[in-house]
Amino acid sequence: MSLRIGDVARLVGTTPRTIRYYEEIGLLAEAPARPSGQHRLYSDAEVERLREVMRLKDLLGVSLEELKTLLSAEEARAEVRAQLRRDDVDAERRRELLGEALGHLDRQLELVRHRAAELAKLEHELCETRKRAKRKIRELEADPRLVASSRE
Amino acid sequence: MSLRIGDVARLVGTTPRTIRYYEEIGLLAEAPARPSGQHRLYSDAEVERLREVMRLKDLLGVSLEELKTLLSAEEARAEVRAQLRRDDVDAERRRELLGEALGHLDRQLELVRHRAAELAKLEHELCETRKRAKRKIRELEADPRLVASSRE
DNA sequence: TGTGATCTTTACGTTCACGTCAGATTCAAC
DNA sequence: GTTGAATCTGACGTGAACGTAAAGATCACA
Repeated sequence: MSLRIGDVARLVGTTPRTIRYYEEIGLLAEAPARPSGQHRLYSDAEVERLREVMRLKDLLGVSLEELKTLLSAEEARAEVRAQLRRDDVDAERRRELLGEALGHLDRQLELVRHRAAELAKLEHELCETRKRAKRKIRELEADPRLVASSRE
Repeated sequence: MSLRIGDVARLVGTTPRTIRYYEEIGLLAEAPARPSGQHRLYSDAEVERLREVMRLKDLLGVSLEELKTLLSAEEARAEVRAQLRRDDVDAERRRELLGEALGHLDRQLELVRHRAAELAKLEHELCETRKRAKRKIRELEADPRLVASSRE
């Protein structure tokens, strides 16, 4: 149920130092009740959060600072969930929070879609280049003397 | 026809320092005939090469060192083109060069495809989350008292 | 032939994202 | 309650990818 920092690091493929660093810069929340000196303990949810952080860092190629603001979408949604469990918040406030979360989501989506499109373009180009290379090899194997006839 | 380093930097959206740095680490070829002290001059092809470098760096998220080895595919192909223009190279050597280039291309393609797939997955997840958020907002606007009935 | 803008090399500085070390502390297990 | 492994805090170190400053040289143009 509760893992220590070394186990978490092994689980997600990183180091304790990195986890502490992420906490230091506010990318991971620090447990509010932990007295200085005591060992950190992590729930499964926190491990998942870390996995998500590392995944986004890798896929989006943004700085940890940008990533922090991007991930505020999740904080907003967490707050929404928390507020939905209480009855004393008005609908106006709820709409506000949801709208905010939606905005963050849209920013993430835009970033992801743009990169996905660029990558698709690159993949296409690479495939074309590859095709040409393969064709040339086939020509070579069919008849070495025909090589000069196909210009790139 | 020939641009200076400042113009090139403006064209591709970087700085002269970065261009010199890329040359320094061997990511961009240095003109062999330039005496020390004379200004660097760039052809359109070299500008394109720089654009490609920056594009791959951004999209693949690899270090400049990895990028250098990845880009050796282009060098290999350049060498093939050069050798194809001469007649004194045997078919064996040509096949060798083409095969090498093909290997590099395959490595690039694998990298690109993997990242593209990951990004697609992420995009899908974000879309789902977004849908849920929108639905909840619609519910709120239809009837604020129904809010608690839809759990995330 | 000047002259100002741009470029040259050299070298040290900076930011990010951690690595590494030290010395003390905590924890799990015996 | 002791011991050994893991963790804690704090601090300094490091590599990658450039930024920046200095002092002089080169280039485009009048």
